[in-house]
Order: sequence, then C-alpha cells, then structure tokens
Amino acid sequence: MPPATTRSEPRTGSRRSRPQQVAEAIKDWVMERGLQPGDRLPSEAELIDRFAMAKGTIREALRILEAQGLVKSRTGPGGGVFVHQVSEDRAAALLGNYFYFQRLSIDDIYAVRAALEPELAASLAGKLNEGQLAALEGVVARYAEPARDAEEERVQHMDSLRFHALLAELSDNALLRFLIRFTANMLSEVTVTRQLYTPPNPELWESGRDYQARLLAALRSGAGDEARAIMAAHMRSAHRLMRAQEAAVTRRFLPEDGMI
Amino acid sequence: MPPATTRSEPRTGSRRSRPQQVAEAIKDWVMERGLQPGDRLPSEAELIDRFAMAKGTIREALRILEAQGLVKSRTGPGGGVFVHQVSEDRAAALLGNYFYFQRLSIDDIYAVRAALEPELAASLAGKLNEGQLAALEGVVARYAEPARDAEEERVQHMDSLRFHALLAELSDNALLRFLIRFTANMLSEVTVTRQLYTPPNPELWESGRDYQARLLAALRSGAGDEARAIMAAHMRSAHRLMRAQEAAVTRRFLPEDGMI
DNA sequence: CCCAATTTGTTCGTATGTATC
DNA sequence: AGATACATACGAACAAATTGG
Repeated sequence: MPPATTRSEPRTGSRRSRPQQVAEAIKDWVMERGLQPGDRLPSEAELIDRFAMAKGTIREALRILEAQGLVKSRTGPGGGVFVHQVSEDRAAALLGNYFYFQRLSIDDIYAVRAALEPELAASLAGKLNEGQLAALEGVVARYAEPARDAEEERVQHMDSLRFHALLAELSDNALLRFLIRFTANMLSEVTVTRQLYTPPNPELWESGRDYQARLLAALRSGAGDEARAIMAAHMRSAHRLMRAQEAAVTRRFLPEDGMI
Repeated sequence: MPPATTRSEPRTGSRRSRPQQVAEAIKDWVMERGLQPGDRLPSEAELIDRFAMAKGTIREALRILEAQGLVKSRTGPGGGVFVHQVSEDRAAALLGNYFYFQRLSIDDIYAVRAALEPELAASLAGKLNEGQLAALEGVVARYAEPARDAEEERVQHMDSLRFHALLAELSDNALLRFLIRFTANMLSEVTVTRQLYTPPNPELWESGRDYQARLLAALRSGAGDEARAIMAAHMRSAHRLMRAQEAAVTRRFLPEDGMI
C-alpha cells in the first residue's frame, strides 16, 4: 500500500483529524506487513481496541481508505475490511476530479494525446496476435458507414475513442495504458459537456476511418516507425478537425444577425 | 464538481452504502448549483435534516468527499463544509495509489517521459521571460559540481528531477503540467524504493548537466524544434544510463564469488 | 427454510473542542 | 472573558447482511 499522502508534521499540534490519522496509521500498518489485495484487516472491533477510539471514528477512517479505493468492506461472517487494488476506473475518476476545475482545452488534451498515442502505436507494431488485430478491426467496422444524424455520429465518435482505448489495453506499460485511456475519456467528456459534434462532420469520420485502417495494416506488418507516423498524422488531423468543429459550434451560439 | 464516479444501478437493490449514496447526492447537488471552491455546503445539521439520516452517516459521507479532496471542513462559527479545489498534490497521491500495485518499470516510466518532455520543451521555447529562465538556471547551478558521495548524488538526482518539475510548472497546459510532474515523481519513488543510484555515476551527472544547459539556451533563443530534439536526446541518454545503473545495482546483489 | 452467529452498517443522545464575535 | 455556532468525538443500542448448520 502506498505511503500516506503527506508526512510533514504540522507545527502546532496534530492538525489532522483523528480519522485521517487513523487512516494513515492503517495504511502504514498494511505497508509494513506487505499485505496484498485480498488480505484482511483487523475487524472494526479490533481497531477500536487498538486505537482506543470510538466506533464512529474508526469507521470514518475506513471510509477515507475506501474512498481512495484501497480497501473494501463486506458484512457477515468471513466479512471484514480487505485490502483492495485500486481499480483503473476509480483512479481515473479521482484524477478526473482534479481536472474538473482546471478547464482543459481541446488543445491541451490533444497536445498530450499527440505525444503519447504515436509511441503506443510504435510499441505495439508486430506484437499483436490475430485475435487482437481482429478485435480492433471489429471496432473499426462499427463505423464503416457515415453517420446519418447527430446521434449516430455521437455513437461513432464514442466508438472511435473506444478504438484508442482498446489499443492502449494491449500495451504492457501500465502507465502508458492508463494515460491514453484517461486522455481519451477526458476528451469525450469535454466534447460531451461542450456539446461538440453537433454539426455532423463527415470529414472527421472519413479521415478517422482511413487512418485507423492504415494503422492496422502497419501494426500487422510490424512496421513500427510507419505506425508511429500514421498515428501522429491521425492525431494532427483529428485535432484540426475538432478545432474546426469547436469553432463551428461557437459560431452557432453567436447572435444570428451578423458577426461581431 | 465532477459527476459521481459510477452511475450504473446495481441489479438487486442499492448495493452502495448510504454514506456513499449521500456523498454522490451531495456531489450532484453541488454540481447542479454550480458551486465553486470556497462556497459553503449546508451544515451537518441541515444535511441530517435533508437526507433524514443520522449524524454518523452524514459524517462518513463528508469524509468520503474530503478524502477525494473535494470538500474541506472547518470548525467554529462561520465554519462548516466548503467546496474545495482538488490540489495537485492530492491528485498525484491518489493516482499514485493506483500504480502502487502495478509494478512500473524504469522502461515504462521513461517511455512516457520520452514522449511528453520533448513536447513540453518545444512548447516553451521563446515563451519564457528572463526571471523564469534565471530560476531554471538557478536549479541547474545546484549540481554544477560532481557529487562526491552517494548521498550528494541522491540530492543532485532529486534536484535534477526538480528541474523538470519546474519546467512543467511553466506550461499553461494543466494536463501536460500534471503528467510531467507526476512521472518525474514516480521515477524518483521507483529509484528510491529500489535504491538506485547507489554506485555513484559521474557520467549521468555530466550528461544531464550538459543537456540541460543546451536546453536552456534553446529555450531562450526560441528554437522550438531544437529544444524538442535536445530534450529527446536527454531522455534517451538518461534512460540508458538509468538502465545501466539498474543493471549495476542488480549485479551488486549477486553472490560475490563469480558470475552466474 | 429457518435459525444462529458474526461482522459491518446505522441511529441517537451527549459531551468536547475550536474558532468567532 | 463569555456566549455562540459549528464540527468532532464518544458510547451504547439496534439493524442489516452474509454464512453455515
């Protein structure tokens, strides 16, 4: 289990609430013994004894750890509190909280995607088996036809992001895997909350489909540099089209009687 | 405030504990009204009334939100629970929890750093004022001399990572800024826990110092492509040296009486 | 199917700590 | 200093969920 968030002692006296202290103590305790996911923590009753604190305090501490995804509780006999591996979904949700107030732009997200995705593509070239390649082709096939309305395009857009998520899943680099899936999610959230893709954009569909087909070919043949280049071009193109679309959406909301 | 983590309804009946439900309800409530950091939530007493639940339950819910960094409580008159902007440190700590069990390798981290850092360098070229450049030079100056022992080298290593963190701080891309600082931190944690840099490595010092000096020159002159190239080379070099060092450390722990 | 044991989950009443006026 | 308003903590009792007989 990771070290407690901050270990610097407050100057005056314990400024942290007791549940926080208990949560950190439990965290340290788990780390010292090298407990692994699935291992059981002392029961609430035992913790009440050990820390000599009220039940409510102990429970609040456990909630803190649970909110971080580090433990999970089950009721009943054989139940208790168990060390839990933080899930990718929870990690992404917690990190997403941070960016909620940061007002990321399309440019910000694409700057990162443009840097990461090509490296992912290069690293996977020649390393995928037929089943994996077939799965990717299956996703691409889901948007073989251009969307007829805004709703269909929304679905296609999500499928397209799923293609990238699926690709990331195949990497054996957990950090890269997480970051690519996270940035793709952030992008879809931004586009959703900003109601992008409102004006149907056949060009986006066409170019995305084309790039992904060429990318799959490069991945199959093991051409790493080519895969990197294709993905880089794909990112540049998608970024450009997205910005154009954003501009179009913005224009939509301007007063109808002329430009500024 | 960001949407509650997962909204899928459990099949049987509410599988989430009441505090979790309350936490999500509060989250939604805050989002609906568009409350901003600093805004006050209803007092515990009011929440007890609204949700018709006991104090303990409400308090556990508030702890969940607090653990995520979304709210903060203050006692006393004028006190209460306040919306709080998730700090970068907390976000990094929460994300770090996820990777604790994922066993990242040096290669994994450098694959990401090698992709992100050059883009950061390129994006900053010509955009920094004299004060910012001077601050960067100040950090570089802290390891102008080669380390004489392992402890000094450890400090220099940390300073070197601080250089990258400082550089990231100057980006106006919050996503890139966070990711670069986070990966640098992860690297220092990995090197610490694995006791890397135990054999002093003057070559690492020399090449790092050289690259950073050339990088600063490129940043000052506004040569974006050059800055990107220098940083890319710096990453490749640091990665290579780090791997060599890891190998050296590993060799150290082999039995002394000969190779395998 | 029910019953009993075990463990977390929830409630209420009361008391204490802390910051503001 | 004292009053006030708020979170914080305690303790005992009760409820719900799960497992095994």
